[in-house]
Amino acid sequence: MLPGAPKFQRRKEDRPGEIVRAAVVVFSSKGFAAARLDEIAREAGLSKGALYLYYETKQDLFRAVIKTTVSPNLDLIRQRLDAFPGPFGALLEVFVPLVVQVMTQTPLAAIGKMVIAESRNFPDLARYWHDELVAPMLGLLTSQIAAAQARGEVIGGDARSFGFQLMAPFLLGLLWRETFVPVGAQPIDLDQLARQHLAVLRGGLLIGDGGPA
Amino acid sequence: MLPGAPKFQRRKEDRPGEIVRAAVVVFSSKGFAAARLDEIAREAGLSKGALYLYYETKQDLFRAVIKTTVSPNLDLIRQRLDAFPGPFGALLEVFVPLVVQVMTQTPLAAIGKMVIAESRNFPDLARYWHDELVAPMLGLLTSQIAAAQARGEVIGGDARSFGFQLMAPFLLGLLWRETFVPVGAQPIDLDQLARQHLAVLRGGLLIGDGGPA
DNA sequence: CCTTAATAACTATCCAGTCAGTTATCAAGG
DNA sequence: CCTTGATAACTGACTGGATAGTTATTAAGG
Repeated sequence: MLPGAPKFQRRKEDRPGEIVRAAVVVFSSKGFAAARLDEIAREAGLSKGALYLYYETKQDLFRAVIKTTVSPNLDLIRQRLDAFPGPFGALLEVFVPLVVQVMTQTPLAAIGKMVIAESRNFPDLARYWHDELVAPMLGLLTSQIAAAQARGEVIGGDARSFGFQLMAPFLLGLLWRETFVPVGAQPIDLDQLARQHLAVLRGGLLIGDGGPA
Repeated sequence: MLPGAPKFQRRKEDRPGEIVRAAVVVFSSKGFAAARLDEIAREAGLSKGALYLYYETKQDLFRAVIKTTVSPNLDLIRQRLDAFPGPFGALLEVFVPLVVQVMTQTPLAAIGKMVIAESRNFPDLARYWHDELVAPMLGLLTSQIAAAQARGEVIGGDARSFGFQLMAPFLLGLLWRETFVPVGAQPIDLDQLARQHLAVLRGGLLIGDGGPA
């Protein structure tokens, strides 16, 4: 440090955002329990004590991380899905690549893995994740599927289960990447998985287009 | 305690099994990091110190838990899958219910969730789980699918990706049950999910039987 | 009695959260 | 402009609690 240089600067406005960004980095790479507040503070260029000026507890900070990670992505997907005009087959062609993009381009997957990992120790966080992200997404999907069934575009069966089936390969991809690839597993080509998933859905879920009569 | 009754008994032979059984219970309900050795010892009817006569560390004990949980189930599935005589469609009809059974009747799912959860903190355990259970299973599945493709029973595409697709809904079911149901989510009917999964696979993955020409 | 399974009290360590003190910043007065 | 005093953002050493792993001691059992 240069002599005369100030030891720190007061930047009350910028701190919360910087802290959350640092927390995303550390939480993503360590998980909630193993993330050290000292490390987050260092990453944010602050002392640990200063963290507590902006967030009351570690959980509180994690909640803020989830909020800033979830909201924009949820809004993006909801926007595209909510009042989709075309037939369900066309929606699939849009929706699947969109999910791939969110999974590969945003910290959502890493944070999601962590929520799953820490759900026993911190059920509040899992509940928040479920209520704010998973349940709304699934509801949206379910109602779109039910509508498509009513229009005769999708085979009969429980719409919610079909929603799960639709999402399942992406969840597996997430877990594979976050859990097994780091210990030496061969990576999954998520684009290819999505392409083949679409092919199977076209043939087995949709009616017409070469699927079941 | 009755006067004259011994304070403890020496049962060197039985202890390891009893300790592992107790560890399954506690690890399953708490996760690895949050499981207290004192609690496992109490559950096993021992003092904590005695644990260390049989297992060197907490991780060592967990490794033993994984071993005893994985091996019998892996053998069961391998037995049925390995040299299945019939066509791939028939194999699916056997394999899917078998997976459902293992998922609902054994501690494999709970332990698996934990391995996923703790993979960052204990990569050794994730590696063991991958090498001993996941990779062999996936390999078996992949080779069966590739053979079926060669026989013209399954549509073209990467066999490994199809293997992932096949397993994905079960993984999702596992995670849903272990992560979100405890915080209030509506449970999944795994039997129904499996039934619909089979229906979609019949239509979209298999060739013939109403699927694509 | 003598070996050793088992106990129970102990140590060593780690870290979330606290707090007393420090210093950047700025406004008002000289 | 250059103090100077008030404010509050910030620091960093500390505490309290938790628990994996150790060890001195006891007693089961042949």
